[in-house]
Amino acid sequence: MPDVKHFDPDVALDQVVSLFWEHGADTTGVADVVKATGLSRSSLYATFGGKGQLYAAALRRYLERQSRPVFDALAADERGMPAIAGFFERLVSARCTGEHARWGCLVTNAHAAAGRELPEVQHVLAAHHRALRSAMRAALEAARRHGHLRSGLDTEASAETLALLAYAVNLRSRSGAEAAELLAGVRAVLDGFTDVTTTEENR
Amino acid sequence: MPDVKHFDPDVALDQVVSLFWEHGADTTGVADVVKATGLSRSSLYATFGGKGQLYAAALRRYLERQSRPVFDALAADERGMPAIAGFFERLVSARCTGEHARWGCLVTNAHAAAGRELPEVQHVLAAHHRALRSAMRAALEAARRHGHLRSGLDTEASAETLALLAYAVNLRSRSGAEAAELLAGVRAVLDGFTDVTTTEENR
DNA sequence: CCTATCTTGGACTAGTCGTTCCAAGATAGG
DNA sequence: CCTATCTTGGAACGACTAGTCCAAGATAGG
Repeated sequence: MPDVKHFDPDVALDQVVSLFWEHGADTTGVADVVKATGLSRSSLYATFGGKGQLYAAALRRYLERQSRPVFDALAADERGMPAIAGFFERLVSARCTGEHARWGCLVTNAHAAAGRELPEVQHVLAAHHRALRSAMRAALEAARRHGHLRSGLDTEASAETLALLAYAVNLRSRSGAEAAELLAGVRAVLDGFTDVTTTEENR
Repeated sequence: MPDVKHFDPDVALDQVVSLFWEHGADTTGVADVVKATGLSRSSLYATFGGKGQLYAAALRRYLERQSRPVFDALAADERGMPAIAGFFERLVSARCTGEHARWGCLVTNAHAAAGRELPEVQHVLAAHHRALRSAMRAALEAARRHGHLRSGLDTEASAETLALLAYAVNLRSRSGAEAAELLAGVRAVLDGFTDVTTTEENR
């Protein structure tokens, strides 16, 4: 058997995700990737292909490692409205403070960036949206079972609303929006979705 | 008096706005600007300065010529909820069909693009957000005077919500989101804000 | 140990980036 | 018409871009 890779493609891809996530894919050059990963250009191109494929791979990785676990936890959370409120509180907190403060979301950022028309990228954006919205729908259905929801509320449309709201939090937080401002905007939506007769215990 | 400009800086800047708006500022080179405007590099740099200043000028121009008139009309509209619903219907329509379909919003796109940390750019983003939210607040206050609003609704927080929603529509539409999907998401929020006892006449 | 086969470092290419510069051209007051 | 002053076209700049290529190095089956 011939030579084998002298590095772990998995950890390299994680480093690339961080690079593209923080600084934007457009403004990150292959030279930056080489410096950050410690790989040579040869290994990089042999393993991932060109920059476009590397970007698509980073998007897929972000969706699976960053987004998916959170979406799955939300979808499995049976608490109803408190689960949704908790999701947004954690989201705002992660976007405004800590290690990834002001980085936004790699997938959200991809909506405005170049390469959004590439089939591979479009597929990830669509998959991300489906996963986010269906997690929201599941959480809303749990809320409905608890009687938390206003009567006549359209679950499908409301799930879309909450997904849109998450994108907006990701976007605005990247440009320095204050956490309190974002949380107030989220709270107003959740209040509008909540059954007025059983509001108290869900705050 | 010496020589005067052989072109109109105003129409040139409008052409630059279109370029940055459609294709993104990061991926649009000075060569593209030269080609689109017909100007020479000399005239461009003498009139607007470097690419960064040109981008900032384009952002300001977009805010004043594209956003501001719509925001002002919304703020002055006394109809209440129908005014807000109309704003979003026109927004979704403009983002998904017609001349600027799938272009998104230049200011919204700027949130994810490079140069968002430049003071001049940040100032435009902040001004845009203030203008959008205060127009939403004015429209909500009109809605309150008409008795359209749910009792206990926080006008300031709800204005922030509607602003966030507009950003999300701009962002998602750029990546091909369907108009019906976006409208449903908007409708769910407006329904949540509306007084249930006087819902019928506002649809 | 040998060798076929893959990986690696890094030089290299062709093109593009934003920016500068200057001679030639245009303008309008005197 | 003359000339001071600005504008304009376009050549040129160094730095950077994504991507290619090959000799040297590493690996593990035979």
